[in-house]
Amino acid sequence: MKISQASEETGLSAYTLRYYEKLGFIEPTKDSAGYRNYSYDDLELLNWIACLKKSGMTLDSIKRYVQVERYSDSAAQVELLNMHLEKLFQQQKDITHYIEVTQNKLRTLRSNIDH
Amino acid sequence: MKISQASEETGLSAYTLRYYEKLGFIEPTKDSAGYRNYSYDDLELLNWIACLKKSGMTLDSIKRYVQVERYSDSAAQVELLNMHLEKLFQQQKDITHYIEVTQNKLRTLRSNIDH
DNA sequence: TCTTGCGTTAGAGTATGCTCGAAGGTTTTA
DNA sequence: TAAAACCTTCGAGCATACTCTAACGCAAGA
Repeated sequence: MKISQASEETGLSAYTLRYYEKLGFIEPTKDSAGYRNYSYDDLELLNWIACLKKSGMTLDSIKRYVQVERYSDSAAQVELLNMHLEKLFQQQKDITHYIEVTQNKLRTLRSNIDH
Repeated sequence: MKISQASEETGLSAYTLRYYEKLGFIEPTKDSAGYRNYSYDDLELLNWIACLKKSGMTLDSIKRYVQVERYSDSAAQVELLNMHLEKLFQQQKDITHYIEVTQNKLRTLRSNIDH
C-alpha cells in the first residue's frame, strides 16, 4: 500500500514514516515510479514501534530494538523487552504516586474553598 | 537559600531553575550582590512543578497552573488538577495495556527460543 | 490532454526543554 | 590577600522528534 494509506493505518504522518525510514526502522519497497509500497509486515512493525514510542521509549532505543529484531537475535530481543517492561512497571508505580499526590492537593484545595 | 542548594533540594539543575524563573514559575528575591535567594515556598512550588513535569505535564500547561495559583483562583486550580488527574488515569490505563502487549511479545519470543 | 492530486527528494525550520559558554562580579577559604 | 568557588546575565547551542518547503515527477479522472 502507498504512504498515505500506511499513514492512516498506523496513525503516523507520512512525514514520520519517511523519517522512520531514514532512521532505518523500515525499508518499504519502491514501485517503478519510485513510490513506496508498505507491506503488512511493515505495518505490523510500525504499529509495534508506535506502541514502544507511546510507552516512552526513545527512537534511539527503538533503533537498537529494531536492529536486534532484524538479526533475529531473540535472546537480545528478550533482554531489551525485559528492560522495557521494568521501565513500564516503574512508570506504573510513579503514576500511581502522582495520582495520590494530585488527589491530596485537590483535597486541600477543596477544603480551602469549602471553609 | 542560594541556587546551588535549591538545585540540590529539588533535583533540578541551576540552569533549569533560572530557566523556570524566565518562564515565570518562580520569582526568588535577590540579595545585595544580586544572588538569588530561594524561600521554602519556592522549594515547595518547584517540587510540585517537578512532580507535574515528571507526570507528563508540559511547561506550557504548568505555566497556566502556576498563574491560576498566583491569582489564588482555587476553582480554576481544581479544574486544571482534575483535568490532569484524568490524564494520569488514562496514562495508567495505557501503561497497563503496554505491559500486556510487551508481555505477550515476550511470551511469543520465548516459545520461539524454547522450541 | 489537462488538471488535480499524490508521490518523490534534500534540506531547512519548528517546538520543547534544557544546557552551556563567555565575561564578569562576589564570597569563601587557605 | 590571593586563589578557588560560586554567583550573575545574555545569548547561543544542543538533543529529540518531528514538520514543512521547494521543486519536481507520476497517476487518475473529466
